[in-house]
Amino acid sequence: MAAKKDDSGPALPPAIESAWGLRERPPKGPRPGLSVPGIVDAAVRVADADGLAAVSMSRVAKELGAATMALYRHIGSKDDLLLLMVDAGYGPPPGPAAPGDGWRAGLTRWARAERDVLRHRTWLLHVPITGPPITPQQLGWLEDGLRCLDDTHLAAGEKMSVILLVTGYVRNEATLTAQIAEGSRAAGVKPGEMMPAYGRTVARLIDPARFPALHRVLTSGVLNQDDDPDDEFTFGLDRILDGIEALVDRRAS
Amino acid sequence: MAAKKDDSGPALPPAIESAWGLRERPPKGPRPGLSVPGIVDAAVRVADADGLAAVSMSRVAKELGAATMALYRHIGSKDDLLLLMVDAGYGPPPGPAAPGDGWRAGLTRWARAERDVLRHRTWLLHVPITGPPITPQQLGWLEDGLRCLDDTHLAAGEKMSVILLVTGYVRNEATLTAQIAEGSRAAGVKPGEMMPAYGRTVARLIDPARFPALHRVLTSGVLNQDDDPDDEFTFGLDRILDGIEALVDRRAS
DNA sequence: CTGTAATGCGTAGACCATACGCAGAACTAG
DNA sequence: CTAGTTCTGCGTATGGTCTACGCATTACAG
Repeated sequence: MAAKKDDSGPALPPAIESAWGLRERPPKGPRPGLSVPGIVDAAVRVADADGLAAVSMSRVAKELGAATMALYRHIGSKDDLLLLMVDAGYGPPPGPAAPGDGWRAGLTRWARAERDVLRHRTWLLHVPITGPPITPQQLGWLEDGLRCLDDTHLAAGEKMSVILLVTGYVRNEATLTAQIAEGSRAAGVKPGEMMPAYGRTVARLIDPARFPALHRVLTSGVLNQDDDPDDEFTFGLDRILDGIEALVDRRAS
Repeated sequence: MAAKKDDSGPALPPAIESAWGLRERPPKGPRPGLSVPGIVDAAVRVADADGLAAVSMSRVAKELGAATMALYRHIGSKDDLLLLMVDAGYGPPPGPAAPGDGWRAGLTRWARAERDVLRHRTWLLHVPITGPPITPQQLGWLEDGLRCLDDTHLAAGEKMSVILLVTGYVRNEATLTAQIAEGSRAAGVKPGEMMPAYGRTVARLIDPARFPALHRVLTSGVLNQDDDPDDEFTFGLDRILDGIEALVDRRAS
């Protein structure tokens, strides 16, 4: 009701406010033994160790030596906790590229940085995204990506679309490779044996007359050779950057 | 144990077998009142009506006038049901493109077809994907995509990567637009007012000195004009296809 | 010292998936 | 026609989830 230091417009969710450090604790009552960053850290620790499915309110509370319901004094809901976990899980953005590098080298570095994070924190891919980025680190990553395009003559909307395109690709690629790794672990197969086994299964299921193109790909044996996942990543990224480069060149005139 | 008509290799999951119609019912016992396709249809109906979160075993059973546990006679687990729901939800693939059309027109048509499906069945985006495509319709979509590249001189692995690239983009784009629509509905805002409100929120949070590139984009007002989501989709798709075209041309020599 | 406000936590409710076992139905063998 | 077999459908029960609500305790302000 009262006008504070910040004429807050349309009621920011409490979880976002705490992420930006905008919450002032009233100087009353007992000092809180738990803190929002502490809870988020504990949740991230659980996810790192046992995956996102292991992150329950009771498990996080146990990690902190607290009772389950104690957490709800600090965060509004589990969804809020997940939002903050994503922010903390991504960590700080990779920072701006060297001034001499062009936009392409910069975006490549940026994309690889995100891929590296997602490779070590595959649970980030399993968090259901509920909206556009709004937490500090997320916007920091966005900022660093946009900066790579500073020297181009793309329109503002085009820059945004390009960043969305690249980050979408990175997430997608990371999801696929994580699935392969997870599937091979679940099936007890060596990682290199996963795709060949998949190819054999599909080959047994499909009728070559009804799936001729797929059958050709399978018999070509591409799935049998286990190529470096890094090459796969680079291939797709280069295709996307080629497409962006065509646009950048057109706008350069 | 016994060698049947099909020397099945590494034990196909039962859910996959029923999707391919490989399950023969023993001619004993009472005729089943429930069937796997019937259960899947009911689950899809629930998801269409009330979203994926409403799909619980009891809700699906209620839809069929059956008891909850009756479902488990036909499907092994809820995950199996989800797998079959995805297959049914995608529906038949769009079919091969006209022979005269080039690969680019074909892939565009293919991508738009997937986007149309995902627009009407946003719950498909919320099903956690657990592995590479292995159900009939899914492989049908893959087949149709690969056929678009028949006339190119890409290597088999490259064709596969290209298809993965495009379908990944479509899913990503559909996820983002669905989030905006869902968010505006949840917040009670008009769909056209969603992105401007988001822009205002971010502008209030960030410090222009620390987020200069982001601040420039926000003040440019790109978020205020509500552009056709179709244009956004086409923009990204054209960038990707431009990148692929560069590769196709290089391989054509 | 007293009042007040915020914290931590216990209880309990409403869901969820699913393991297990039993009654009965439908078909086959004699 | 009868008996046996086998599969279906369902009821019960277990252990898990998130979270609404209320109570006792603590620590600061006056």
